[in-house]
Amino acid sequence: MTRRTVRLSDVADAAGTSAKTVSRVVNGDHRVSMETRKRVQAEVDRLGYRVDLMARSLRKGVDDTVGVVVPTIGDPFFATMVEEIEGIALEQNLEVFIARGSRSLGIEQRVIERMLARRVAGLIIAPFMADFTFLASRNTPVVFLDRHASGLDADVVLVDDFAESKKVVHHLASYGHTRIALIVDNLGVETSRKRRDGYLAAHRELGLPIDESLEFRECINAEVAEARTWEILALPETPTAIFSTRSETSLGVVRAQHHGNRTDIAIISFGDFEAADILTPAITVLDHNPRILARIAMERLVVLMRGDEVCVPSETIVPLHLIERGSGEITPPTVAVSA
Amino acid sequence: MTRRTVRLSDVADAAGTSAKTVSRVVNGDHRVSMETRKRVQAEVDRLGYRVDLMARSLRKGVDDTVGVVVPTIGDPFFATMVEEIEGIALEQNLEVFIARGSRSLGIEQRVIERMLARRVAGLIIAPFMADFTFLASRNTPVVFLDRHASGLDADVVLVDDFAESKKVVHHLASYGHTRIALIVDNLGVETSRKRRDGYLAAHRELGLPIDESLEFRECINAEVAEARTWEILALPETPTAIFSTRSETSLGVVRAQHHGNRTDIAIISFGDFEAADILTPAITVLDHNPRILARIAMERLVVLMRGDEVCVPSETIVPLHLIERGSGEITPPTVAVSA
DNA sequence: CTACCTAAGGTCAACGATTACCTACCTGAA
DNA sequence: TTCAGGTAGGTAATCGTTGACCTTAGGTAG
Repeated sequence: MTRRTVRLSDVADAAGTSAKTVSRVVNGDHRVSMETRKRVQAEVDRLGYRVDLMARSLRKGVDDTVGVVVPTIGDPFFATMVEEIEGIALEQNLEVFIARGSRSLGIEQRVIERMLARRVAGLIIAPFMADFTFLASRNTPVVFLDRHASGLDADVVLVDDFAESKKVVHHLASYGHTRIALIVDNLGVETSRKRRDGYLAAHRELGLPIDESLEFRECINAEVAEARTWEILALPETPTAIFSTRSETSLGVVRAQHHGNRTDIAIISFGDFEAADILTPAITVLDHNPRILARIAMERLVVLMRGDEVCVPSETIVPLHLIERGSGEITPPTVAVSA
Repeated sequence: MTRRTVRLSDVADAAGTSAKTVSRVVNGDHRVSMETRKRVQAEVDRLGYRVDLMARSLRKGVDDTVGVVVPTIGDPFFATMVEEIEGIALEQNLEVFIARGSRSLGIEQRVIERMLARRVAGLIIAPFMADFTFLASRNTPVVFLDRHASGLDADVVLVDDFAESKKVVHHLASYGHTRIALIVDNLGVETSRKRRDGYLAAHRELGLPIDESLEFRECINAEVAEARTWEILALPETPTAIFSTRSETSLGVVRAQHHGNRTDIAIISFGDFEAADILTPAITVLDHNPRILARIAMERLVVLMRGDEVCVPSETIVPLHLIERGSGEITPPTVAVSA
């Protein structure tokens, strides 16, 4: 059973030719006559030969793999992203390495170093917190997804967190809201920081008072967001709307709203989530679609990996649409719609 | 910038020793004096040497990687599974390959063959439809997750789909339901088949009539399930309960129920999903937890990969709990609760 | 003083495929 | 007739690391 691996030279012996010729047949090189090709192919099939990709990659200096690093894999947003990347990778005959970057400090660098040690052909990184200076000396193509990365000037595909967040606040304000709570993750994360900046900027543009007690930071997951929302509901003067800056946290907010019977408070989520359209009221969201981002990033990476064109790092911004489903169009009590 | 890779021999030259000694230092072999070790380590750090994992794996014959094949990556159930696997893999210093198995016919075999060509140290497979006979001649450790696999006698970690499904129908029946619709995927998938078998068996045990028109097959995703549910709602004699055999399809069912204002129909989902607890009514689910399954599977795989014990393939069955949230405890109209 | 052992380190080949570079042979044009 | 050029195929070196095996110096027991 445990028969030794079939090597190129085994096939060559069987076919009465050289290893190089077999290699040519296997790789579709044209310098082989029809006759020889057939004979070799027959032996390949008979012996069940498969290239040893380790050997090939060692010789070639790169491995036909892409490394994907995301903050969390379980999060539907990133899971969908990974699925899309894997699909495109398969078409390109690339294997996909996956790693999570948000476990602990320094973990991103560690998992990326390991991928580099494997000579991945390219990297797609949805950065968490690391500084990527260490990548600068390497010449592995990198595309950043969803967020800018510090320390490395590379391609990046993302959305305009600042402008999109402003849009959300303007939307809520147009329905008469002036007290809007903010649910946001750690501000060390670029996306979180920019979304908060957008929230603040919109307030200034609209001349709305900024109440710092309505800003809830460190909402790192649905549980924390839920707990913060309970605090919000217990406030003497409840805000009339909530802006949740991530779909994961939105789930926590909505959970508290439902369990606390406070679905009268408006909510808009940065990022769609499953069931958002069937809740009562249905949730208004900014449609932050991971597939589109992933597709653009992979297409870019494939170009970089081919390396035939000299590329200047580019930044692609994907515009988002606000899907109005109801929860973002609730008017505050005793206030008429102003616009 | 693009400086050539630092090799073992480069470090050796710099430290005035042999490549083998450097290798010993890097790998923590004891046959090196403290003095030499320090000198070598200093050069390793100075030159920024990293092992070339391709070369090492070629030499060793196996690569420190596990291949993970799941039907879909984006599905939160499998995404969470992958996240758990990746976490354990990192602890064990293993890299994770990810691939989707449900794209098209034969794709599972293809992606697995590719992983084998990379000499993965082990495989975790949540099988879709393939026959795995082709794996029998290899001696790569394999653990199947969530479903049995045909053609290969290997370890498997799963739930008792048959018994758990019976439990669901018994639960609904105890609330007086006699017309229970079934939302099920393609019956070629083992889990789907068994869940349906459990549904039928429970009917027989309870002496309930089996109405084939209430069985909706080929519900491969939320969209199809939603469409089928609209059909259900349009039926002259509507069923009073729905058993959705996958969390993904449950979302579709619930969507139709909500949009069609028919949340009076009971529903139980095989598998929990986000927001299931905040819908109105909240959804009763069988808590099919992917992390537990993944953890057991990985622990098993690690043992197999170490290979120190001769192992007989084992089957681990994880019991599930029914989380009663309301939607499964609705009584049918004009029927009193019987138990 | 011999025989044997251990520690520290080195040599060489091999893992399997590919690249760079040859060798024949044949064709056709000058 | 000769030489350029293409076709079919082979040879040897190499990618970077490690396993099997060897060497040397010194220590220790008998």
